[in-house]
Parts: sequence; structure tokens; C-alpha cells
Amino acid sequence: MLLRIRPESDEPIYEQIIHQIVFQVAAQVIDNGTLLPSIRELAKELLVNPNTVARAYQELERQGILAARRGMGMGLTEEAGKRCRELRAQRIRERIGQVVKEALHSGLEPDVLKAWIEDELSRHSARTRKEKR
Amino acid sequence: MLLRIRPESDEPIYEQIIHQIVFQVAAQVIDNGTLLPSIRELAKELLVNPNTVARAYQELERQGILAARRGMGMGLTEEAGKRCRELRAQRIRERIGQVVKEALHSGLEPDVLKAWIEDELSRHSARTRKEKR
Amino acid sequence: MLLRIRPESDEPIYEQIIHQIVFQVAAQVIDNGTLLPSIRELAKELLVNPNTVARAYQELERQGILAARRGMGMGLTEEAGKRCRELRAQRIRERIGQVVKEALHSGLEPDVLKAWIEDELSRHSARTRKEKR
Amino acid sequence: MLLRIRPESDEPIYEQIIHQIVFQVAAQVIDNGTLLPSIRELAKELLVNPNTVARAYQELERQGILAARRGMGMGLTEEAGKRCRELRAQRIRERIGQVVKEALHSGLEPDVLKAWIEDELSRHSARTRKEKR
DNA sequence: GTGGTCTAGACCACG
DNA sequence: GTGGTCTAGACCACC
Repeated sequence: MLLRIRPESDEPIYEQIIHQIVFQVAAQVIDNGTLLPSIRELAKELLVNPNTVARAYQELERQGILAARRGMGMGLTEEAGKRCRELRAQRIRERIGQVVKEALHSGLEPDVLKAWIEDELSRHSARTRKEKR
Repeated sequence: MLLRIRPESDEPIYEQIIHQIVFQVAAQVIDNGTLLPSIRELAKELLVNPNTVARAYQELERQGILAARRGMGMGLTEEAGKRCRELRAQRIRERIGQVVKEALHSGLEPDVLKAWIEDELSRHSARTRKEKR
Repeated sequence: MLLRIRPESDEPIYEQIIHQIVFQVAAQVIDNGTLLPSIRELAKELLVNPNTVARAYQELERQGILAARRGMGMGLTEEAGKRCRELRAQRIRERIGQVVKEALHSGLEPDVLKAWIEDELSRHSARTRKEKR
Repeated sequence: MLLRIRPESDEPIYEQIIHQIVFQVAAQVIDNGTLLPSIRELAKELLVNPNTVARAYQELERQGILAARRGMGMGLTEEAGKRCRELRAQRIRERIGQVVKEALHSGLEPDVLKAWIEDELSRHSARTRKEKR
């Protein structure tokens, strides 16, 4: 599994793990029904303490995305895809809402805000297109 | 001064104070000549530890927005308006950038992202117009 | 033999096997003369590790419900029916006791508790009648 | 705060803490708005590792019952009472449902089941009355 | 082998 | 002082 952990980030490690898995499942990089790497395995791979991975897995379990299969490891549930897409939508929309609300509330002109958004959109979609080639 | 502190927010209280002041100066809700309330006064008003207000003021001073006026308290500098508008722009653009980057990186279709942004924009600009009446 | 294993349940798989066999013997779905499937056979059928089935059988043997029949596999003992009914009673009464104790201890009104029980009773007995038709 | 931890129980310590707090809030032994003992304090009181208490508090926070008040400790939210009563109802009803379902499914006569329930009800309500005197 | 729980002790930012 | 995160290492039951 390909996860990039930045121990320096503001986002705690266990949340980085959670949200990267959610995003990869949402994007169907990881398929429903797959068995995830074991806690100890992933911990070794990410150079992170097993407890940290366990915490991430547990949270995903609580959200109905992972299910522990006794003695075999943790696997994606059948609703994993659906739930992850929901979570992704929720997370992104919430953050958009916050910025927009704060920006307008701060007296910023809506047109200026729109211009900035356009700006960022084109910058990053350009970058994404590059990576896909 | 009208500041709304949410003690349970992720954003630390002292940062809430900073950014709300910055935004109000940027929006010219607070005018250039204004004298800010004293640390103790504001702390009492916000039900917050004076140290916390002190930290916010100190940071604003460091950024050249506030300046001590001998024996009278803290006042806005001449460049306050300009600096606050810069800071506001920086903060908002940065957050937009983050969301956009993360969203596209997560495999979300750019069109969907745009739709969501439109959605939030119209929701909040509607609300803001209402409040202005 | 019809057993439904849920690998994600809190109840360990080997206990699921035990209690389902006990219940089926108690309900005389499995008759006294019956020969149980071999460990490997049942394991294959349930998609479960043979060790797990072995552990269940072993426990049932220890409780005098199963007995090895020379070269033929495992069969029910003569007291199997009686013992299973005892075990069923014990298990169910114990669990009822726990819930009731906890509920009353938590300050819940006895009348509310009774209402809830009535509710669940009617719901499930309705369902059970349906299935029997 | 009066919590009784049984380290020997099947129920993990952190869950004992959670559910006892939930029950006490539901029963209004603890009132809305109250500030709970700090993690370290409660940990010392219960002779338990602070991490364990932290885990319990965190779960309660996730469920909207507790809210961290920066630098001041954890306090009950306004909806705490409501949520705890919901959780209590959910927990108890779920467990009743399980037992009833399992019992009927195991071929037990509904009348026998009812008799057993009556039995346990009278036993425990007797005991509860005693304690109240 | 697997996950789950717990302890001990460290470090950090915040108030 | 508070909570939040992380590490290290232990023990357990289950498969």
C-alpha cells in the first residue's frame, strides 16, 4: 500500500493514514473486499509505531470501512467504497464551506474570492494533468 | 470590540483573536485610529485568560499591525489596513489551495469540485446578503 | 449442517460453532443419532481454519455432548439433548440477567424496560412465526 | 466522580469508563455543563493509566458528549444528557433484541422465555429497591 | 501469525 | 495546569 507520511505535518500521523486510505478507497485505488496490510507490517513500512497504525485502523473500523477478520487481518467492508466517497465529499465540502464562509464574512468581495478560486483551480488541475501523463 | 470565541474549535483561542482582528481591520470594521481594548478588558469580555489575549496582541505587534501608544494602550499602526488585507489574502488563498490540491489529488473529478464550490458560494453569499440588510 | 459464521462478530468463531450446535441439538434440529461432519469437512464448508472447528468439537466433547465413534467421526452422546437444553437455558438466562441488571442499575425505569422487552418480544416472535410457515 | 472499575471484567477498562459515565449522565447523576475531572486526576483515582482515561474521554468527545475546553479540561456538552439517554436506550434495546432473537431462534418456547425474563426482572428489581433504601 | 488492551514515559501546544 | 500525540514494550485471546 502506498502511503506518504509526513511526520512534520500539522495533521497527526494517524489521521494522515486514515484520510489517505479513505481517499484511495474512494478513488478505487484500493478495491472493496481487499485485505489491508497487517498493523505491524504497515507500521514497519511507514516507520511508525504499531499503536499509531492500530489507532487509524480502529477509527476506520468504527466508521464501517474496515472490519477485523479474526486472526487474518483487517479487510475492507462491502460498503467501504460508498462510505469513503461519502467521507471524502463531506470532508471536502466542509472545508470549502469554511473558507467561503470565512472569506465572505471577512468582507472580501465575492468576485475577488471567485477569482482566487479560479486561480488555484487552474494551477492545481494543471499540475494534476501533468502527473497523469 | 465584537469577537466570537469558540473555546472548542480546533483553532487555538489566541489565533481566533488574531485572525478576527485582522479580518475586521481588513474589512475596515475597525478603523485606523481606533484604540484597542486593554488586555484585561478584552480578556474579561471574552471570558478568556489574559495571557491568551496578551499572546494575540503580541503577535499582532510583531507583525506591525498593533503598536503600543505610551500609556494609552495599543493602537493600530498606519500600515495596519494594508498588512491585514495582505494577511487575509494570504490566509484565504492558502486554504483554498489546500482544499483544491487535496480534492484533485484524491481523484475527485474537477467538474464535481467546481460544482461543490459553486454550491457553497451561492449558499453563503445568499446568507451574507441577508445579514447586510 | 447449517451453521452461519460471522467472522466479524465479537463472539469468537469457535464459540459461534459451539453455541449454534448446542442450540440446534436443543431444538432437535440435529437428532441424537446423527454423525457430525468431520473437522476438515466442516472447516471447508464454513471457510474456517480446521483448528477452529477442532477447538469447538473438543469443547463439546469435554462437555459430554460429542463423543468420538471409533473410526466413524464424532457423534452425539445420549445425554446430548439434555445437556444442550441445560446449556441453552444457562446461556440465555445469564444474558437476560446481565441486561436487566445493567438496565436497572443505570437508573432506567422498570416500566420502560418492560415496555422495551415487550417490544422486542413481539417484533421477533412475529418474525419467527413468519419463518416457520 | 464515582466509577467502579473491575480490571478483571471482560469489558475493557476504557469501555467501562465510557459506559458508566454515559449511564450517570443519562440518570442525571452528573449534570449537563459539568467539568469532568482531568485525565490525570481520574487516572490516579481509578489506579489506571492516563492513556486509558484519555481514550475513554476521546470516545465520548467523538460522540458529542464531552468537549475539550482548551487548558481547562473536558466538560459535558449541552446535548450530553440527550445523547446519553439515546445511547443508553440503544445499548439496552440492542442487547435485549439479541437475546430475544437468539432465544426464539434456538427453538425456545416464547412462554418459557417470558417466564425467565419475569424471573430476572423480579430478582433484580428487588435488589435495586433494597439499595435505594 | 493476527488484532486488542494496557502501561510507562516522553514531548508538544495551549491557557 | 490541561489535553493530544507518539513511542516502546508487554500480555492476551483467537486463528
